[in-house]
Amino acid sequence: MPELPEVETIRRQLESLLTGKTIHGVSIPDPSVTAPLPPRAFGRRLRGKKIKALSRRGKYLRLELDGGGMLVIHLRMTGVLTFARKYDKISERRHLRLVIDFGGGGALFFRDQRRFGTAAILEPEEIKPFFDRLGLEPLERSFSPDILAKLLASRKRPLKSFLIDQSMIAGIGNIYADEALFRARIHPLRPAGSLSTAEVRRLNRAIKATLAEAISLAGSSIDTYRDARGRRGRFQEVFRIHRRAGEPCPGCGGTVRKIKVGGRGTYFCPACQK
DNA sequence: CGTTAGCCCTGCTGGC
DNA sequence: TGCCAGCAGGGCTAAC
Repeated sequence: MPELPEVETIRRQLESLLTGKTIHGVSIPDPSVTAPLPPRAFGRRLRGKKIKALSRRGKYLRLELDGGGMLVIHLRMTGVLTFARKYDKISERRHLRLVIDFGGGGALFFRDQRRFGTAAILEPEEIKPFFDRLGLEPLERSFSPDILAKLLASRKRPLKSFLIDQSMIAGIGNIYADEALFRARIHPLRPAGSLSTAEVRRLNRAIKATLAEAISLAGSSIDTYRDARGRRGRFQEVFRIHRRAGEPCPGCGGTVRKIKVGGRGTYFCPACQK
């Protein structure tokens, strides 16, 4: 499931490939990806636009266009975004939803098995309101223990639910919430507002360290995730806790447990996480 | 306002 | 071996 580390990996890989290129053509095999905008209108608004820069906000990949608009892509559960220089090198048409063609400069292919992924075009005035709904960027310096403490204060919901709420912190999903909580040695069911100052500091550091390590390993490929070159990530090879139910905890040797929190499968060590 | 349940969707898994 | 209900979950909306 593409979360912040996966989207950031793709952003870094695509940056040099797409920046400065002009969109030549748009093909939309599955109109649900651009809905509610009809495919024709979507293509018309993109053709001729130049990619000025690639940025990321939470789990959104943002292609900044000349003229001030923006193409915003969200991969949701099973979205895969790859770049190929030669159109015909892509023989895999399975689950293909959207192709953005840069003429002789290659093409961007958006595939999505479960069809939750989206691509939207934002006008300049729509950009700020759209992203203002999102919470803090966890890898920015401004994401400090103090800021996190203020955000957690007086909230009663389970920490796990808090961490995956995109309006609080943007970019953390199910995998990295579990891994960060294990690293911080805090139980996923603890009420968000119940953490001590020391625990908030640990959680802050754990979030940053977990995300940074995952980016350094090109993200996690459990099932469908691939980077922009079509390669698997490697962070799943060093999962400490996620998807390890029944296995020994890497910290104490006890047994990793799985519970449901807010409808999400949640993995933790009852001995290490208090 | 804070929080949660249900929905979207398709492919895989597990039980019989 | 074959079948199919159930599960997976990010983000949105409705509802409490």
